Amino acid sequence: MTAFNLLSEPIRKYIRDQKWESLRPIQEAAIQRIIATDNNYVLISRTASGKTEAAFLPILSKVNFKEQGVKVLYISPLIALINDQFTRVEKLCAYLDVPVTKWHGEASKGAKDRLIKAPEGIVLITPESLEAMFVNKPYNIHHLFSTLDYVVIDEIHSFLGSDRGIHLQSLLQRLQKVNKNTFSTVALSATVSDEHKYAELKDFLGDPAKTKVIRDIDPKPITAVFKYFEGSVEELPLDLLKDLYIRTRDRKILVFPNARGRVEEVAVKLKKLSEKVGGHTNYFSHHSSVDKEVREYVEFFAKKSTHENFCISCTSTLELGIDIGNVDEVAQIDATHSIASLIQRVGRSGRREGKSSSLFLYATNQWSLLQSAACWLLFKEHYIEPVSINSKPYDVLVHQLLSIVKGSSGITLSKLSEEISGNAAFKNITVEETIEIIAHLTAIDFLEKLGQEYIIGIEGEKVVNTKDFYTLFHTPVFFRVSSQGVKIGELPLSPQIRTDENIYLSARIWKITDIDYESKKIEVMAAKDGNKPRFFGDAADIAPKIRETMLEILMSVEQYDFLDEAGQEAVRQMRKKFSVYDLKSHQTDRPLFSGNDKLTFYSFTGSRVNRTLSFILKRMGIKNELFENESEFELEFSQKSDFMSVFKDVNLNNVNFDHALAELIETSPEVLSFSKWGIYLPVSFQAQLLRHRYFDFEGCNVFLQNLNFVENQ
DNA sequence: GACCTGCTGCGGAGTG
Repeated sequence: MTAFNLLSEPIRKYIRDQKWESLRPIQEAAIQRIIATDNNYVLISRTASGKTEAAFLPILSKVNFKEQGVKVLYISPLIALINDQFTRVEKLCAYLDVPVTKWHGEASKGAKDRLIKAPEGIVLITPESLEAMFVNKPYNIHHLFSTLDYVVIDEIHSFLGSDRGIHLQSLLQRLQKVNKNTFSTVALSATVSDEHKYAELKDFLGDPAKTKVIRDIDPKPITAVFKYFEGSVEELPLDLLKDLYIRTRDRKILVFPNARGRVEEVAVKLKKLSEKVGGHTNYFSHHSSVDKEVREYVEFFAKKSTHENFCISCTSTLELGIDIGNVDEVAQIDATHSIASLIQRVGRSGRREGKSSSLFLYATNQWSLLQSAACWLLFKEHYIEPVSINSKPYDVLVHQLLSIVKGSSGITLSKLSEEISGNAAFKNITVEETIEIIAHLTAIDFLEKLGQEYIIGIEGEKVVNTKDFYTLFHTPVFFRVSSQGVKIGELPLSPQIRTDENIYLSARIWKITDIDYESKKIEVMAAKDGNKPRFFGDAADIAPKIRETMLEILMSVEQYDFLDEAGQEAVRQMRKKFSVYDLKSHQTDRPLFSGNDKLTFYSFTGSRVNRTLSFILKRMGIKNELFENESEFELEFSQKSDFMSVFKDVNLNNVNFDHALAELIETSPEVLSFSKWGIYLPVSFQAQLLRHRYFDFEGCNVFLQNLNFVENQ
């Protein structure tokens, strides 16, 4: 039987009314399987290939909504995505008379109250709203979500390998526990590495044996053009902006300049160029520090512009599936930090069926060009970096312990540790470890033992009862920027923020007229000229494979026709620089340059291995400075022989890690800043957290074992 | 130089 005939009549009517000529391959496959089995499924296919329908058409055909209670729970990483999907799912559900309810921090309270009065249909929710319900209204979890047939997780790759993902995994396990029957899960994803046969994905859904992957790898025609304009970190080269302007003049285009300050620089300067020659003025910026309403307007403008051109300069805020309609082209300024990110960005253009995507890759320095070219080559090989899973998420455990205790009105130690040991998100954490952490939380008054039961302690109340409790991630404090009551965005307090200073924000130029340190507000007025704003952040980690490919490019003699003349020349220069080494293998051989009074070592490996290596070298008394963008170590040795005699003892077995890590935490506690909840752990567990999340000792060990220094000739 | 993500409950004012 064809997939279409397996669907219920109302759903078939919906499809006929949409005038779809056929079902997409991923939909065909998903319908056949979801209707016939109770397996969990992960649907992998590119953006705008009908994944949402691939999940909902069969689920809506199969589920009996006449029964009491909510039957389908859809979980999304973004509010904006919930709002988009709500419109689509509601239209579909109108054919079945099934109600759909949005449940997130900005959703209507009235609609939530109506659902509580009559729990039914489909609910769209964020992990944090689900967490809030577990903590504050645990009875509502039972009341609303104990009759689930299906859980749908959108954009699951955005959760994979992150603390937020482990959090969600834990919530799903807790949700399953209150359900009368086992619910099935359907997860949707655009980009996931298959290096470990999707083991991380299958684990995530809790039941690997019952979890199947359906993948549609329909390669999309895509052309790339590289353009090299050497420039400074401070400002983009004018020639680059002029070249980019020509791209934006008569197209709908997204530009990804990697950093918020640069996003503003691009938007403001392109708009100025356009104004000068009388071009369109639809230049926008879109990133986390642009006011939410302004961002929504930009998304709305892009979606409704069928004939009007526009240019949105943006960060990863426009990487995920928010519907902004069709875009003709994507421009990337300097290298992406991952292939996964490149795939998402490329997927933003030519979304219309049969239309090919175009990609413009600009680079402003040689190393960035090299990284960009490596990402492009790997992209063409369909490579995606594997996600790194934290097998010992002690910090998420702290958070979930507090959540469980708060959600119960007193819980015994055995019941509490049983909740954790039965939760697959914490399967690699032993009962003894859990009990030790509970004891520590009690010692620091986060928990309190009352008779046989644990409740939230005095210090614990302070964190559990704030709205900041529901997330696993930190949020920095920013000053809100507005002009005469109109909200524009927000900025971090930096030396740059002074009265009379002129800055870019939301693609416009402003003069700061007043700063209110008390209420954290900045008042501005329109101005004619200024500077890009400064934000502070961490650079994302680069995968070892990207760095290896960069070395492979340097060792090769191939002429890449995707590079422009300046790019060809830049690659020639870099190859010349590295031609003094007789490199034979990009996997093991690494250049060691001895010149003046220092040695330079190019490791060409991932950020976490570099970080670990730098740490180990320092522990063993080898002073070094790491330049991550070049994957380069400067070593304080003038003679290679001196260095080698010390280096031969560099071995992971020669370092007492527990001691070294504890000392690191004591001397520089800021290394733990990546973990919001890790600060409440005993020091020995914090050391473990560093070991598994911040460093990569296993990877570094393999790197050292294979390492073959090659000296310049 | 360096990404992103989300948010309860309650009180009080304003609106239909």
